[in-house]
Amino acid sequence: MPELPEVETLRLGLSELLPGRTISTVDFNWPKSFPNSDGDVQRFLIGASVTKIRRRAKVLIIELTTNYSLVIHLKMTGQLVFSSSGKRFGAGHPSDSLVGKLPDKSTRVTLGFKDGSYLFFNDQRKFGWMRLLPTIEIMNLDFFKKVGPEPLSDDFTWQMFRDRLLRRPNSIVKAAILDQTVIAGIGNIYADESLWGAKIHPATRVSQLSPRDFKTLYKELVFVLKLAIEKGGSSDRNYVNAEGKKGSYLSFARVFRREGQPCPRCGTIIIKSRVAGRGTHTCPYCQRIAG
DNA sequence: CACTTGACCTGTCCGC
DNA sequence: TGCGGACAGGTCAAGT
Repeated sequence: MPELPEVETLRLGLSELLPGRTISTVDFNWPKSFPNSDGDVQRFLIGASVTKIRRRAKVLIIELTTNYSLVIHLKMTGQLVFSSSGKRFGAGHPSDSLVGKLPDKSTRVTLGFKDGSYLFFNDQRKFGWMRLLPTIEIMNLDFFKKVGPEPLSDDFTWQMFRDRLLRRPNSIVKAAILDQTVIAGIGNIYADESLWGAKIHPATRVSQLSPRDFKTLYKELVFVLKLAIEKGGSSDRNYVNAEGKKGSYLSFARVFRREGQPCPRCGTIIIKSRVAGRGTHTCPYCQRIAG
């Protein structure tokens, strides 16, 4: 699921909801979702208050007053949903929200706060994880040492994008932009959407891209990521925001999940194939392999 | 080195 | 209806 725009939407939502709240209970409904969830972890969590929510790539970081942080990766089906009114308080919540229906059978971790509110970590497929680390150690994790630049940061330029891609000249471009060490936060949806926008076939070798291709793909990536954040992300199946509601990017999507429909640019029927081991959506007319 | 496959899991959808 | 297989937003490790 969650790619950069979904995790960023969650960060924005949780930033309005969590800071200042103090953890009072912790339930590990599925211990494997919280590696090393032993008694010590609970002791380190209870009594800690949330100070700030950060994001790096697709990882969310909830900073606590104790100089520890919760580090969370939602992988394919993870959800973080806040409820101000406790558990399963169905009445009074909008029907399009998960709040009020939680916890449920895919709830893996439940954090309770002193004021009676809760944060539920749900994850149908159990690939996601949450763990507690000293805040100063987070950036020493292998993942953070290797991860590439944030595509929406001010100092990320098209030349930087080109140079990082060119480190893998023999890779196909879709695999290269999905590689988190090349650039942070891109996943299958926004890879397909930006490649369509740049009129580049996903299986094109990086070495075959023109200077103009790099520049256009860079612009399209930044464009779709910003648009997706405005739309509250994409809810293909499971994704919901901190209030348990779906994002609306997919109603604006040009190719993703639109196989069999006309290309918005030329009218050719969008096809779905497999590229870089992933389901891939393209316009066979607009996106032809160069070289 | 780069690519593919399999693993980690549950659930849904499609064809027979 | 039931059953088997393919597939789903992500990352790892291992094999070719």
